[in-house]
Amino acid sequence: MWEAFEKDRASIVGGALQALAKAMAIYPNVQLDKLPRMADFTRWGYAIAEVLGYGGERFLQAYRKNRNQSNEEAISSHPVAATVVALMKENQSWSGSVASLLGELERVAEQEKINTKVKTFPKAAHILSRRLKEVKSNLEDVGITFDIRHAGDSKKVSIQKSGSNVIPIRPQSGTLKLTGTDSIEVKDIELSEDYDEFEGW
DNA sequence: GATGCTAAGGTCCCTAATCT
DNA sequence: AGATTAGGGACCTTAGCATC
Repeated sequence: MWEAFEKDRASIVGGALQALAKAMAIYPNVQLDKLPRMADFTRWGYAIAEVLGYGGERFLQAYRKNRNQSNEEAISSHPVAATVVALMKENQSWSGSVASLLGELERVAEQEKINTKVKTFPKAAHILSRRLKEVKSNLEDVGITFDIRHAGDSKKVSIQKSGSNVIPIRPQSGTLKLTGTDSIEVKDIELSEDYDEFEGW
């Protein structure tokens, strides 16, 4: 394999540099309406996809799809995020102290059969606020925003749901289907996607 | 089995806001 | 001004895991 690689190495590196040079030329003209996090990466990805002939729009679609998948997995595997999502299925907004939120999340977790015995489920309010900050951006991506601020003698959490794009809680096991390979058993996710050159970006 | 590393939780102390 | 309350940050401890 390395022999074949060494044989083609010059062409591979040359091609990559040519693509990069072309992408650098059009990069200043790449203007996107809405830039997600990693905005610079998105612009470069768009420019490179354009010069490689795939089309920037196709890159954007694939990148968006991949980000959504990653986000859903992150939320599903995080007990606090999953419970907040479950809580906001019932409510358009929620507010109260961090301690009362912890109690509410324990109630919802029990209702939704989410395991609160795992180590990552907070047992104290200040641990909960840490956990919330960890998943703030993931929750924002599914339309849930929150704000923690001083109000009276306690910290008040205000959670808002925008739109109706709150994702469902995923099952605890499933099957990952890969094109061209046998299906493999995985934990926590179920994916079945058409092949796409940008998959995994 | 011993050792080292890493991540998470618990404890202590500090801060901010409110009450008396 | 001091006491009280709730939450955050820093530090320490502990459990789980990998490596030898």
